[in-house]
Order: sequence, then C-alpha cells, then structure tokens
Amino acid sequence: MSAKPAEAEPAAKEPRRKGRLHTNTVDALHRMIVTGELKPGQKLREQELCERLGVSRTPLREALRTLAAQGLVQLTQNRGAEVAPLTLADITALFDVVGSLEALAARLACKSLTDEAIAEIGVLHYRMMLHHVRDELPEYFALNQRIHRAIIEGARNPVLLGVWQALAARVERAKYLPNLQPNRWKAAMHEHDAMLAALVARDGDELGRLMEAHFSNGLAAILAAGASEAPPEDAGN
Amino acid sequence: MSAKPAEAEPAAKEPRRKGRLHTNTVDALHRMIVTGELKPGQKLREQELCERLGVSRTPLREALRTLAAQGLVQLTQNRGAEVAPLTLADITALFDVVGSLEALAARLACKSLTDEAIAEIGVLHYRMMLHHVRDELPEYFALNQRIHRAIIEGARNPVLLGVWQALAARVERAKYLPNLQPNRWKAAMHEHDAMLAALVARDGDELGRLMEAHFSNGLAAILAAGASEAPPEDAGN
DNA sequence: ATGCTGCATTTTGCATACAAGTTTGAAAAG
DNA sequence: CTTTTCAAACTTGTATGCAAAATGCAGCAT
Repeated sequence: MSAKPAEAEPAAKEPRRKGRLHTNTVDALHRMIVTGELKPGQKLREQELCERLGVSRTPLREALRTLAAQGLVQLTQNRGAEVAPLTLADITALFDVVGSLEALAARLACKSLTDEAIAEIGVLHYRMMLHHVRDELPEYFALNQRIHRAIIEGARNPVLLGVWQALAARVERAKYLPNLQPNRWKAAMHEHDAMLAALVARDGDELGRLMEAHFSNGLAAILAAGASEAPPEDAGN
Repeated sequence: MSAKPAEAEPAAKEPRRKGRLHTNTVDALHRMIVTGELKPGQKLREQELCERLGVSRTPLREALRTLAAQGLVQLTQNRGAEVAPLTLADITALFDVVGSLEALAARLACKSLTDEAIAEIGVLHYRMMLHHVRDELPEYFALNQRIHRAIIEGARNPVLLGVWQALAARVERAKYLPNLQPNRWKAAMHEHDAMLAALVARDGDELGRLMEAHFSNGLAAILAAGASEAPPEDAGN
C-alpha cells in the first residue's frame, strides 16, 4: 500500500535534524516493522532498504544487527535478513514473558512510586478513557503504552526497563495484527480501572495479579481473532 | 595474561572454521567482557580492538551494536563505546529480573519437561557437585550455567530463552567479580539440591520460589563481597 | 519430460577511503 | 599565572569498492 520501492533522491526525505543516521535508521525500521508496513517473514534486501531510507549499506546493516538483537528481524548467515515471523505461538510466548515482567514491575512500582507519579498515571488513565469513549484507537494505544511504561519506570529497575522496551515493540506488533474488537477494548478498560485502584491502594500483589490477568486476557483475544483470521499458520495442526 | 595487544597477522589466530567474522567478533567481545578482561567503564576504541581481534572496523562496529542491544556495552553518539558499568545497583536490578524470569521458567518447565530431560538435568547436577567437591570453579560455573539453561529451555518459550540469554551474560559478569566464597558456594549447592528435588517432584510453584530465593541469596553474597571489596562505587552511601 | 550440472546474476560480508565531530594541547591574551 | 582560543590529531560516522557465498536459469544428459 505504501511501498514505493524506487525513490530516486537518496537524501531528500526529511530535514533530518542531526547527523544521527544510525539511530534514525533503527527507529524507522522499528516503526515500519511494528506497524506492519514490513510484513512478518518478508525478505529485507539491503540495497532496496537503503534507497527507501536514503542511507548507505553500512548504517543500515548496523541497524539490522541492532534490531536482530531485539528480536524484530532474523539474520541468517550469508542469506540476509527478514522480518521475524510472529506466529500465534510466538505471541503466546511473548505475552507470558511480558506479563510476568509487568507483574514484577507492578509489585516494585507499588513500593517505589511517589504519590505524584501515581497521580500522573491517574491523569493518563482518564485521558485514555476519553480516547476510548471517543473511539480514537491510535491515541488510545499511545496512552495505553505510556501507562504501562510509567509502571515499568516506576519499578526503578533499569534492567527491567531495557528488557521491557525491547519486548514492547513486539507486543505492539501483536496488537496491530487484529484491530482490537470493541468488546475486548471495553474489557481492557475495565481491567485498567481495577489496576489503577490497586495502584492507588499500593497493593502490589493485587496489581501484579491484575496485570498478569490483563495480559492473559489480551492474549486470549488476539488468539481468538487470529485463529479465525490468520491463515499463514503452517504449523502442524 | 591472555591479552596480546599487537598480533600482526590479521587472520592467523585460529582455524576459524567458517567465514563468520561478525559472529566470531561478537562472541570474542562477549567473552572478554564477561570474564573481565575488558573492565567495566573501559573505553573501547575501535582501532585497538580491530587489531586485537584481527578484523576490520565494519564487523567490529556491527558487533558493538549487537552487544549494546544486549546491554553489555554502552554507546554514545560520536563518542564511541565503553563496557557497560556494572554497579551494585545494576546487579541488584539484574538479579531481580533474572530471578523473576527463571522462576517463570521453573513453573513452565515443570509442566513441559520430559522425564528424560529431567534425568539429564540430574546428571548435570551431580557432575556439577563433583566439580564442587573437587574445587574446580570454572567447570562448576559451566555446569551451573548449563543447568539453568536447561530449565529455561525446558519452558519451551523462545522469547524467554532469548531474553534470558542476553541477560545471562551480565549475570556471569557479576559472578566473576568476587570469586565466590566457599560458604556461599556450599550454600548454592544445597539450594540446587532442593531445586532438583522440586523439579523431580514437578512442583512448579515450589521450584519457582526456590529459584527466586537462590537468586536472592546469590545477590546478597555478591553485595556482601562487593561492599567490602569494590571501591569504585561512587553512589551516595 | 525430468533431473542435474555449470555459469551468470544477485546479494551479502568485509575492508578501505573519506567526511564530520570530538578531544587535546599549545600559544596568546588578560 | 590563569584563561581563552584555535588548530591539529584522533576518533567515530558514512560511503563505496571488492570478494565470497548463494540463488536462479539455461543447457545438457539421461
């Protein structure tokens, strides 16, 4: 849809404020993969991406290595890169891990978050709710992401933050696949209500449980949608 | 002792079975960082490392990007790379996360491991015990690592495996810092005894708890040793 | 007609050359 | 004697060129 393989000008895309080509390239590919502009399993030929992004092969290859380490692309020796596939099994595995990490974050955050930070999360929560009732999905996604990030950051654990950031990209990918059904959306909002209450009460264990359930339910919705919709599953079943 | 900074021949180090320079470079740097040959905070000048490893800057830079994504090195724009510092705070954060992940793995593994795999872990366990009583630390470390890896793999969750592998490098780094005191070593063996018993009984929750305690105790030992030994902590305490 | 072999094209891996930014040290001004 | 400035050396960032591996295709043999 948005794939225009041949863009003649090599460097005339954006102002590009600083000389940070590598970082820009990582972010650009990141976005393209998360939003699905580059599809799972798609072969990533270096030359084509270079023309598309207006960079040479060196920074592009470095970016691919970075993304490979984050699990977004798969590298094969002498055979190039492809967008990492995202099977339902992968999504299940992913949600198990992220759910567990966010539950850990929830327990830690309940101890270390300041009252101010909790209030700020409350603000984000109700702004998110606003986007929900207005049916503004992208804005909802963004706020949702910021809330989850706030809880992770509230755990004050840099390792946890780093791991989570890498995995969050894949979670976003999974969310983009089916476009979120209304009833699941509403349920997710209710779950967030309960989580906010637990957070305000600083009940870490409860928040942890709710968080795990939240992910479990989200996973179930994706699996339900994916089972009926996604045919490119070739696993043995 | 193993650092020979100037090796004139660019490709005469080892047979190097395949033309996989990038992978080799990643592994080599990985090892040098984990074992402490490259010290935390040390500046990594590309040219020097190139001569040392016998590769040119291109694969070296790609390797640095990969390691940065794994958290072993820190990159700064236009200012190069340095070995990521590993403060006691970092180690605490790290063990919290890895402990939580391994507890998750433990619960999953108790469900999905075959009897055969459990028996194999038993073999590893007693081989490790042998190295313990023989006071063979490096071999002990290696077996210990293999046991933990077996449990992670037993969870049959590729995402968990990937995250764990990245973090395991840093855990190894932390273990190498103080050289493991005899009483802590003995205690760790006892903890592994209990964990093996829980595994054989397939008591996932119990194994998860033991695993978290195992990491918590290991962390405490490192902190105790580090507090008396490591002066380069400049944090406020 | 089908399968295999060998060559041509394509694509990746690595090295080197060049450009841009950062650090340094020395000289000059205060 | 201290401070500031400026330039030279060094380091990193990017582009390009060349070699090796893989893929695809045509021609040949069976």
